[in-house]
Amino acid sequence: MLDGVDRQVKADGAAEGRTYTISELAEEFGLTARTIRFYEDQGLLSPGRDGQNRVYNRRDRARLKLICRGKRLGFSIAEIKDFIDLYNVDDSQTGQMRYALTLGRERIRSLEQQLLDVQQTLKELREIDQAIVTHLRQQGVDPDGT
Amino acid sequence: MLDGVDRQVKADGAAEGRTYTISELAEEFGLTARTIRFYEDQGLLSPGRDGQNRVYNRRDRARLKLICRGKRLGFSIAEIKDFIDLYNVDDSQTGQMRYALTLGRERIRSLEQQLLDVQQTLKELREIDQAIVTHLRQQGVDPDGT
DNA sequence: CTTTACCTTTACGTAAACGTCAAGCAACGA
DNA sequence: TCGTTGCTTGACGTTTACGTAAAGGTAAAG
Repeated sequence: MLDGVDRQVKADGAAEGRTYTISELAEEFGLTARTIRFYEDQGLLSPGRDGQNRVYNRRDRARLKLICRGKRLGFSIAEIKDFIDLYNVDDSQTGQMRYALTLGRERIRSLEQQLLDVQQTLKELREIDQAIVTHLRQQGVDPDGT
Repeated sequence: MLDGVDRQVKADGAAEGRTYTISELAEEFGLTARTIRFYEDQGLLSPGRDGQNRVYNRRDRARLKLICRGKRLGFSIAEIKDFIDLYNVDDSQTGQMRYALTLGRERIRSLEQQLLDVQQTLKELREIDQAIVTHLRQQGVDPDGT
């Protein structure tokens, strides 16, 4: 799991690399602390604790990154939860793996549709953009100026 | 606007091709009539009327199709409204056209990001799928059987 | 010791996007 | 004429995804 030399080992000897506070992650990902706690409530995160304070490690941070991407893709929190679980299938449980397989394939199909939608929409928007630029030029207006 | 011979011209002589009832469109796009009326409330549609009943033509239907695609892409109704307006820039209003230009370009940037997200996620999901398939095969299980 | 800066939990508020009645008009078949 | 079917307009309910206080713990700085 660990890649190369692991610096910044904390005094507790956990050897998990550097850690993050909730506001550091909030800042980094453009969220509020409230939002991150909410994701935890919903079972998307389970950071460690230092006393009563939450402590996030690299894995937590990677999860949060996945969550943000899921959000950008328009998935609900429940869907993102399922999604994250796909990354966490441990060996030795073939039953759950087969479930993950069908779930993942549904997700793949839906994303393939979304890919088509995005490409189609981008194509249309670029055509519109070109048409407007051309039209404005014909009017003697500089499309990109003030 | 009209492509080729236009059959099914209605008795009112509008020559707009065939029309649709609200429930026909609801059926076709997998929505409820309530939802379609809601979109109208929000200014996304403005169908004609036959007495008190709504009558949708081909343009209305095309708009609804755009709305559905926007929804699949995770856009809010307000965003979809702006988006549809991009398709409706009539000539002769350069001011609004320049606004449409910047708006459209923002939309393009956001969709380009989304394209990357989708591609990245698809890649990861396919890798996971392959890993699970391989693993199940090693266990002597047929991944696609029952 | 107090202020400042974060962190915490608990809990109520809210905007978006509809769902779900309720009550009623209009046309059509029996 | 009655009943059914489909459409209509309200109006209130619901879920999701947080926002926004309220009230308090803790640790370093002044």
